[in-house]
Amino acid sequence: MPSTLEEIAKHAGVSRSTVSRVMNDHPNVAQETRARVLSVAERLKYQPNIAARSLAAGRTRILGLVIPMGVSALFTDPYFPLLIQGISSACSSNDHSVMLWIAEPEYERRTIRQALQGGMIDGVILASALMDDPMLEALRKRGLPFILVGRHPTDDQVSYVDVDNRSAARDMVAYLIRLGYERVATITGPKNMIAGADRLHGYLTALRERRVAHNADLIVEGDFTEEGGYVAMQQLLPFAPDAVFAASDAMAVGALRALRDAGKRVPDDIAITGFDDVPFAARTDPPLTTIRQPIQPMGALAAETLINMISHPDGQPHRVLMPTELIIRATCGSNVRRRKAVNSKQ
Amino acid sequence: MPSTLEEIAKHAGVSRSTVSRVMNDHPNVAQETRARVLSVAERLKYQPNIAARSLAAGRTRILGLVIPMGVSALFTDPYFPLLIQGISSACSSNDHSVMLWIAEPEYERRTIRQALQGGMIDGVILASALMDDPMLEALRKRGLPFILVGRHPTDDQVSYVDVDNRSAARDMVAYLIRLGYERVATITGPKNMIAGADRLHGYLTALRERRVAHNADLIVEGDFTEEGGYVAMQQLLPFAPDAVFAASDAMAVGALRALRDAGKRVPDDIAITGFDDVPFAARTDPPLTTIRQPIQPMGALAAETLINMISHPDGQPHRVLMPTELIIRATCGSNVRRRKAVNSKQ
DNA sequence: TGATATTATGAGAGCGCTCCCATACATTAG
DNA sequence: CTAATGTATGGGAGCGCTCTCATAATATCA
Repeated sequence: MPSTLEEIAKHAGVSRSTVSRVMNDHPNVAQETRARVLSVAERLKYQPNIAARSLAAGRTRILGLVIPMGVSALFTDPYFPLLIQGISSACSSNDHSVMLWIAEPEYERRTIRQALQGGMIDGVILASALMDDPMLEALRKRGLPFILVGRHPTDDQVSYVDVDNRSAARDMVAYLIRLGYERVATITGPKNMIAGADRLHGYLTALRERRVAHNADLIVEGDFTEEGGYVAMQQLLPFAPDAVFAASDAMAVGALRALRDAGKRVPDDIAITGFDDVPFAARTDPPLTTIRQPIQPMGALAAETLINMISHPDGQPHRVLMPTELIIRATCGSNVRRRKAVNSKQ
Repeated sequence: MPSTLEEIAKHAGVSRSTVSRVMNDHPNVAQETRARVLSVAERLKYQPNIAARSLAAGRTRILGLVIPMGVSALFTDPYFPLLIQGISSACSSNDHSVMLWIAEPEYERRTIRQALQGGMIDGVILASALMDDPMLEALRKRGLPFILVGRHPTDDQVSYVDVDNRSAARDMVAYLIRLGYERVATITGPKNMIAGADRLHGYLTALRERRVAHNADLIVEGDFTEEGGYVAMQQLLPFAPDAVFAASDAMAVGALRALRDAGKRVPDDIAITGFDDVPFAARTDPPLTTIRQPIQPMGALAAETLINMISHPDGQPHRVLMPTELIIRATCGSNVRRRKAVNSKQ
């Protein structure tokens, strides 16, 4: 059933080499020959055998996508599906395929190694690697092109695509301060994840720029989950923040729930903001002010960059931070009026 | 860097054939020879070249996972991540890899075709295909082994793994009736998805078995999303159901929101149940009674079954329905007391 | 003990493709 | 007009592996 180059060649009255040239868009083929070959190929439904092509060319046109699954919390929101969609669609456009590994610790050893070493893959996209991921070192040793989704904090030789978490967080907190909030707290992500660290950094920068004294009581570590946000909000409550910047929507939702349980009204008593703009953020009660990140484009860019690195291995690291968008909904009003009301009560 | 069979052979003082036998666990190799070859392979960090192996053996040990992306609604909940995790881990255990395609209509044509035809793949897992997916026909024509996640309603020659949606829905509705609810409504999934149809079927079966008259006003079609659930609940409200079986947790959450907006209390005024047991279901207000499905095991089973079909192509379709679990939380109480209270008021 | 089966190994032919090189012919330059 | 350059094609080696077949060595049986 699956026809070969040789067959096409015979039917078209040319050599295998010529057919190969046609299939690979080489320049030196006569117009007429090319047309004839193409029509035969079409007729016989020719599809090049990938394995043979890979073996001969030393390139598979397959990208590996590795998702370390220590962070199963991330599977709660649509981050990975969107990222995968972006990667997948960019690959398709560039005539590549995606191979997927959910890197549970045990498998990391066997199958992935095998695939990487076995030349099954031309490059790797490493999604949300932990800062000290051993896979990084393995990849570098192997000399395989790779790119991170999520920047690497220390190693400036590694390529990555990330969202500009610092700026985004800074803008959000600056926005809260501009609204008149004076005790802006934050629920951070886990310390060992760079996104969490960067968002905290942005929070601190905003405070500094606005000359607001920074208060350790108003910073509580969360874990990006709803439950974590709930607990963190409870810890925050005694310190009477008037606004809370949660480093993820999931945590913001948890905070909202804690507030409801504590009988606080949002945004009248306290403002809440999130990060991510997951679909559900538009339907919380009240709808959540948050930051939208271009997850899908980021995935696409990662794939495109990697493909580019594979074809032009100049060794230069590619590093990109993508911009975010502040989505204003209903979880924070102007605080000025409220403060007046509070004052007049006294 | 990447060593070859030939090298190992030279170092071990045997022929390429013998090394190949050792690497593939063929029986007829002397103990001592095997040990020697293995130690050399280990020392030189030998990894077989996948492309070469595939070309020669005509098998790639790669499974394709195709996810049709018309149903982007499904990307909202963690269904696919879990499914992928199950598939990926089963593949790893069986020394296979997973290639992923998000089948947006345009790509379906190009890359996937290429991969399937190009022999890049030994078999395909087709996740939540629509009933009339053209890919089905293409796969069959190509003679490539494949398996569906989600049963096929009409074609009994195709292999699939699914959850027993009918039984699960029937059990849930029977449970509601047993609790004393008398006007049990349902918010269904979209008609063209078999899971939706099956859950409706289960609902109807339960009514019939309990000899409850079936009322068309109490059946509203949703689309598996939160928003759809909200709208459907609003449509249901005038017909005064005392319990609602939503065919997905997302829709149940939407229904909950509609109820809150309408000033109804759950479960005092009305009971709500969902389907899926997404993580968030445990943290709705009140926590949602729902049905848990073994998504990850289902993915794993699909992969294992497919691998089995590839090695033993007997042509027999494999069909499995996996059991679900009723998770009782707080969105439906006993209705007996409530009815008494209502009656005494009159 | 000779015939037969079993086990251990090597030789070699591909799998279907890419890519380098050789060739043939057409074009241009000196 | 000869030499150099460019264009279109074919030939063939070889990518690293699997697998059949041949061969040699050893074990089994009447």
